[in-house]
Amino acid sequence: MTDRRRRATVKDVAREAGVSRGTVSRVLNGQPYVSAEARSAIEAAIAKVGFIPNRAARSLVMQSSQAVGLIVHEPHSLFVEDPNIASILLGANAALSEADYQLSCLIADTPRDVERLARYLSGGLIDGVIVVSARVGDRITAAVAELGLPAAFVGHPRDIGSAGYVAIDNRGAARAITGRLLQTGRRRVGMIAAALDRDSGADRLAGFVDAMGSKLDPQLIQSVPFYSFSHGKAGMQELLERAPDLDGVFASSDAVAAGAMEALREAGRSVPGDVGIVGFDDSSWALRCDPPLSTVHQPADQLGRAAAESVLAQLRGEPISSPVLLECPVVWRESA
Amino acid sequence: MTDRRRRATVKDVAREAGVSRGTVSRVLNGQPYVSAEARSAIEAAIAKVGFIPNRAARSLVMQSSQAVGLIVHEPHSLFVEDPNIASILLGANAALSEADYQLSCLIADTPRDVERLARYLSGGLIDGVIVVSARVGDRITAAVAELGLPAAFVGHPRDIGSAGYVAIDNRGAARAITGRLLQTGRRRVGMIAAALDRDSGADRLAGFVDAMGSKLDPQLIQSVPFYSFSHGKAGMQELLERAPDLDGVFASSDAVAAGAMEALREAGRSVPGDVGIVGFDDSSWALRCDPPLSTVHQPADQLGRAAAESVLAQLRGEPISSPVLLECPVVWRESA
DNA sequence: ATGAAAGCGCTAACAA
DNA sequence: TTGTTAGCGCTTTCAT
Repeated sequence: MTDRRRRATVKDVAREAGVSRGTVSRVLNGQPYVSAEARSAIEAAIAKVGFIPNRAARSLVMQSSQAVGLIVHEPHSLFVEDPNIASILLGANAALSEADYQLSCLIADTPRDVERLARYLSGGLIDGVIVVSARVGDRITAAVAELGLPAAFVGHPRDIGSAGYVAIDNRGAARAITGRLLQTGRRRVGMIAAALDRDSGADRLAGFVDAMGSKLDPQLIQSVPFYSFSHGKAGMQELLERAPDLDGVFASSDAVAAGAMEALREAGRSVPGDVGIVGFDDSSWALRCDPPLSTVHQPADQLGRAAAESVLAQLRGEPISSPVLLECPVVWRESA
Repeated sequence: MTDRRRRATVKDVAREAGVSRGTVSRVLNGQPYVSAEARSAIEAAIAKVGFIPNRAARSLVMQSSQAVGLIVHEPHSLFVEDPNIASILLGANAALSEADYQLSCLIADTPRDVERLARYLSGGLIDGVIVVSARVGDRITAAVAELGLPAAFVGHPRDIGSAGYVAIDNRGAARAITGRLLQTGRRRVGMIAAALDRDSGADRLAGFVDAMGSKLDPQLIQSVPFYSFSHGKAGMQELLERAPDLDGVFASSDAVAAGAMEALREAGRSVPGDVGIVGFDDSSWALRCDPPLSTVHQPADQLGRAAAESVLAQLRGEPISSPVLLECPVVWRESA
């Protein structure tokens, strides 16, 4: 324990102001029935003794902490690379801040983290949670459900039960951008599908299939495990080998698209001359590609905001709102 | 308040196990002097009633919460773009996790956030803090100091008082990479210096000046406000206008370097043929540049880890350790 | 409008 | 080894 000098308590304030602790508490919480004199005496006393309310004590009695957790459950590397997470965080923070809630971002990196986190969540120091990128069978998801903690998920794994979630319309957006790619006159269009174990990955593939309709050639779908540059590159190489006549590609993320463009360049194909390529995310990769990437814009901060608002509503006792599906506009640039 | 069913307390466990609350508390905290029978009865009871300790209550009596905050006080956009922050976070989390502390990442985006945060920190729900990218005159810094919270800063603004800090050796690294650039035979070497109001920015400039020695031409130093692509581009354009004969550039971050390379390309200069360029950070920008950027690698996760260890040591009652300065190796690639 | 007192769930000092 | 008891700092009836 550090040798911090003892902090003033309501008791000190009460003594200093010559009133009871109950009255002090009343002014602290902005409750009515406090005389003007008492109020000003107390305010003066608070300033004088440097009183700062102890939140642990308040949480204990109120059974609430005015804090909401945002759990990021990503494999190490993705967290570092994924620019959407920071935007989600910022969006959630903005909404919570307006409601005077504190956002606490909690990260689950190792199994040990997950266990500690599960205990932490049950400890009453967090009133609700936003869960980013949960996966099926997630221990955190189970803990949240078991605790009955107000929660909102960003993305929608299948087993989150009745919890609220907000997501982007991955399928619709994939359909839209594939459709536009087709309209540029491409005849042999393939897809590098990543992360099929995640709802986002599976839905993007579904949207692609929707858009291709009867023109779909399953040979032109290459699946890779993660949304990454290197998997994109490898996926493209596979695809080129199988279908040298391919003239269009939908990459399931910008990073994947960037990798694919590298493979294309190495194979001597020009973009968008020989092959048109589109991505997904509108992340910083998109503008750094050469030529700049046509892609789907993700309103990541809106996702964070919507998730926070869902939690806030539950905290107010409102029923869990129906899922929010956010639109993602297609951003047309030069890669297709 | 949500209609969560009442949670079991130590009292319920005690009743179920036929012992007193004191004994329950002892097994909860792994203390000695508990009979084997009592222990197993209690463990069974805990499982049976589904007891989960209330951390607010525990924090209240222990005056500690086993949680450490990591405060990110960055302007909005930088947080999204800066890959180092995520690495710092992960490094800090790893160290804290080993000591069974919960990391809570708190973000300060608006003045309102800052105020709420200052209150939150004083509330006793956080035992110590790691502060990332504090700036001079920072309200958060003042609050931390005033509270006497165990703290460690990442970076070293001038006014953090006696608090511990960990930082990279910006000056030494800047000197080293400028030196290597000079060794490639460049004669007219300039610098795009960013964020001179931050210690990192100022120190990188100082290192450049060190390395240039008498060859320094102040005309070849262009200062820009932020570490960003667009400022890098603008800075390079300025520089080219003032010194068309320039053949080497030290950009104070990879993002700045990427912007500078774009300006160079537009001006028809080849890299590294006409001008050699080096950056700083070894962020994802570096590999995406064409050609890949020679730069300085920042051990961001180590920074996080060291900061966490400093806080942990203070929590154990050890005196504040002397500042930690981490070495940054130069990564030599193809841009110079 | 205010004070007294009970109690949130837990730990720790003291008895036994 | 264990039970009892007194708080931790705050809010909230219930009287007054």
